[in-house]
Amino acid sequence: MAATEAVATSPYLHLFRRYLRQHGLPVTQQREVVADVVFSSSAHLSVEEIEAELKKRGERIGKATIYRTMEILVRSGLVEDHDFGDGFKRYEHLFGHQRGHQHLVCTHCRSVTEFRRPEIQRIQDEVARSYGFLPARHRLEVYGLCPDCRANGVELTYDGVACPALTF
Amino acid sequence: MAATEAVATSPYLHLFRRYLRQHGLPVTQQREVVADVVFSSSAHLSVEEIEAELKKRGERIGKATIYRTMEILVRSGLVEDHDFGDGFKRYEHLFGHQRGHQHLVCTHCRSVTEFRRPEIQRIQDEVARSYGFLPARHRLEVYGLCPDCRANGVELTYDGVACPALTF
DNA sequence: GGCCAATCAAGAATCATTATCGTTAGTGGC
DNA sequence: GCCACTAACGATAATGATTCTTGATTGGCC
Repeated sequence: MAATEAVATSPYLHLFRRYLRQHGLPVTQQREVVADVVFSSSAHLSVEEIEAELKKRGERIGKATIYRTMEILVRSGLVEDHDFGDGFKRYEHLFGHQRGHQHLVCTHCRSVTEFRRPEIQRIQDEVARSYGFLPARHRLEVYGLCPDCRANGVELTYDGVACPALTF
Repeated sequence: MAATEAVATSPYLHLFRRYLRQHGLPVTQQREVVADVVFSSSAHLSVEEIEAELKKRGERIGKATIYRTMEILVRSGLVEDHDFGDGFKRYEHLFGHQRGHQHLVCTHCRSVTEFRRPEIQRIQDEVARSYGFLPARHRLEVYGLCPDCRANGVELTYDGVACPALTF
């Protein structure tokens, strides 16, 4: 194994290492490599995509280890998981992203775009207060068609009941 | 089978029947009963809960049929599905609920409360326009502790990195 | 009332995710 | 820096939600 393998690529890895140490968890090579893959991408990665990237790097890491590492990363607060309705989770690290950003999801090509509207935080707090909730976090997703798909002539279809009488 | 079984309980069932007919889909007893269970509840039901309610009514309907019927109901626009992070979907009919309502989810007891903030719709439209998206729908969930759990002394815990230096 | 296509129930199959288990590798103490 | 201990690793089996397959059944239409 090439002595000091170039594993420490991401400048954020040390935060993860510190988290592991402070929680009495071993800092293993596998955890570092998986975290580095996630920290090095600005996409919303699925476990399958993480696995593919690891393979591309020549790493042979079991899928269970990827899942276990993602669990720790999410718990650490360095990474967030999302379910955009694909049937599996996607992960994104929170560096270089603003706290409290939200997502636009294209229902056709499944691309994800981020946006930020600071008033959402205020709305969360107001709503929570009026219901006696103690808010921890929120999640706003807007589904629709991205500019590319629109340009390609894709259209939104609605197949449901047309019921103008009911204003639900 | 008691001749004209009391299946037509829900006043909304006829909309579903019409949807089925207009789309050339047979109106089967199973579909009616499943739809009636969903229309008769104001909760956010899981497939398992629907199955239990059917059993309570003495109906013996296969789980696959429930899934297929829910798929049609969602496509019809009469029912919405949600993933509140339980690992399975929940369904709610849209009658008696305002269009565009959102959810408060208790992370401890998993209860769900609805709220409505009309400005979310406006935010969706503004954000979509500024990104060239064609918006179809959105989803806002606020996670936290409900009043009951708070009263019972449950507390929010954060186990992640404490990193005041980084303003992400 | 009867034909035909579509649905049904039951269970097998699938897909993402989690648990198991024997092996391997960090860690903390010396 | 070496050792023993504990926890993580990889491979694979298991799980749980959902979907597919099959032969039997039923709604829709004439």
